[in-house]
Amino acid sequence: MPVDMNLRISPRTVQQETVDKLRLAIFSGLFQPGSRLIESQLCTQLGISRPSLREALRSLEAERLIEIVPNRGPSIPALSWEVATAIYEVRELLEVEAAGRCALRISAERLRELERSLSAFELAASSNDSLAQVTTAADFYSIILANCGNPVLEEVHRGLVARISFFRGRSMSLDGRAQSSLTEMREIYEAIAAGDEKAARKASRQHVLKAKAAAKRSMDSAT
Amino acid sequence: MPVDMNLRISPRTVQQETVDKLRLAIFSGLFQPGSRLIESQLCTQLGISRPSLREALRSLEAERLIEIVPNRGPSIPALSWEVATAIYEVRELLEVEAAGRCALRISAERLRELERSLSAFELAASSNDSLAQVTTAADFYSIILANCGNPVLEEVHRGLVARISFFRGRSMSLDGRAQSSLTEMREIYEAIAAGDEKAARKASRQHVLKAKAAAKRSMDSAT
DNA sequence: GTCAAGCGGATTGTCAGACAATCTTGAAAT
DNA sequence: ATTTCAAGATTGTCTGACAATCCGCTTGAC
Repeated sequence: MPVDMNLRISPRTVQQETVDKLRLAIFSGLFQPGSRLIESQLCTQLGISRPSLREALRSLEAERLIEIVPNRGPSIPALSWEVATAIYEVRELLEVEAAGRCALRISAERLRELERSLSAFELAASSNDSLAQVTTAADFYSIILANCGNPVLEEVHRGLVARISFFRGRSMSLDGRAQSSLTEMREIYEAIAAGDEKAARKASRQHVLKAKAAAKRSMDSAT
Repeated sequence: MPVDMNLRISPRTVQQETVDKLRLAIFSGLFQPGSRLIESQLCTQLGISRPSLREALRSLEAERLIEIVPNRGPSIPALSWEVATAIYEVRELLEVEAAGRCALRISAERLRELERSLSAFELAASSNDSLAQVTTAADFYSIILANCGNPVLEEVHRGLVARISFFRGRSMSLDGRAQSSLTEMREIYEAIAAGDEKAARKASRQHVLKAKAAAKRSMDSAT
């Protein structure tokens, strides 16, 4: 009997790889908000055909990472502060709930994982690598969302966070934001570790509110 | 000066129409859960080309209305009760929040609209037209979500409700469900009309919980 | 000089056809 | 009954094409 029974890696299609590449490109801010994406350019850059690219673009459109206007084609939407506020509000709703549930149900093993990710963020926070800060912080939330016992909550949250990725790099590099973020996240961790639902909810709410405020500051200070 | 200035209807593309048609077909239960969708068949039935169809399918995949497995193609996902529960829980979170906000901020004009939609549901509830019941009830929620002041909340909610459309027809035709639904909705309406946030939240939560219970009953009674 | 009309290039929307890779099904063999 | 294998069906992807639409620029009228 083969060793890798049932572990078959589902073959990665061109479209999936393309979606991942483009998503990453968008996250890393490679495209300016408002700028148009030219299909033929992307095709040659990615080395794929137009139908494949267009399928990938439709996926990204449904995720709201790009906009496609008929006869104008795809572009990076400019995120207004109004919409960003709306996203932060829903994110608060979801993340607070997830933290509360997590406090009640996380396993010891996963809790250690959460602790490790907090340490990773601590390390990143003391450096000046804002990319590392963003990714380690994202890992921390991911673990909480993955252990709240509701996969839909997790999925919706991931979609929302993706849409405000634009801000996260900027606000993390604000003066002292990484350090205060660390304090807030540690509070969340402590509450979850203690199995204190109410405290976890409170700390989580506080964290999202401060993240929102930081995002606003970073937006105002930018042009 | 032309009369219709600025009212330009953005041209509907084949892909948009296809997405709408397929979405409607899925809502109306035309496809059995678990059944596969054959691209070539759909192309001839819809009278479109395969690239256009595949773009539409990618959009629906991102909405989680269909699944696309590499080398197996698109199919209607079988909604497990586990996932359905998760959806109802998040829906509760969102809908309660929306009802509460709506109570605080809805305009008099929109309130009358809400009242009219309640009347429409009342009429449908006394009939046996379960399709009319579902659509009028959906209108009622839509108005609440559209007036909660958070477009993202509305958007996410719509996506979730779409995924459980499968249940809504079934549970509405349960014995007495339409009537008790009417009572619950009337309570929500009264609370919003009175501007009572707390009551609106409570009534809304009650309503979602009962809808979930009804869905579970309808699922158990089915095979 | 300013503004409108119109022209041309660029880009998208959509289609047709093709072919290899993969899955599924059913028959054959043990 | 179970396994093996081959034929058919289906998907993943590409190439090439063409009409419709949009955008910028020139041109011409006032």
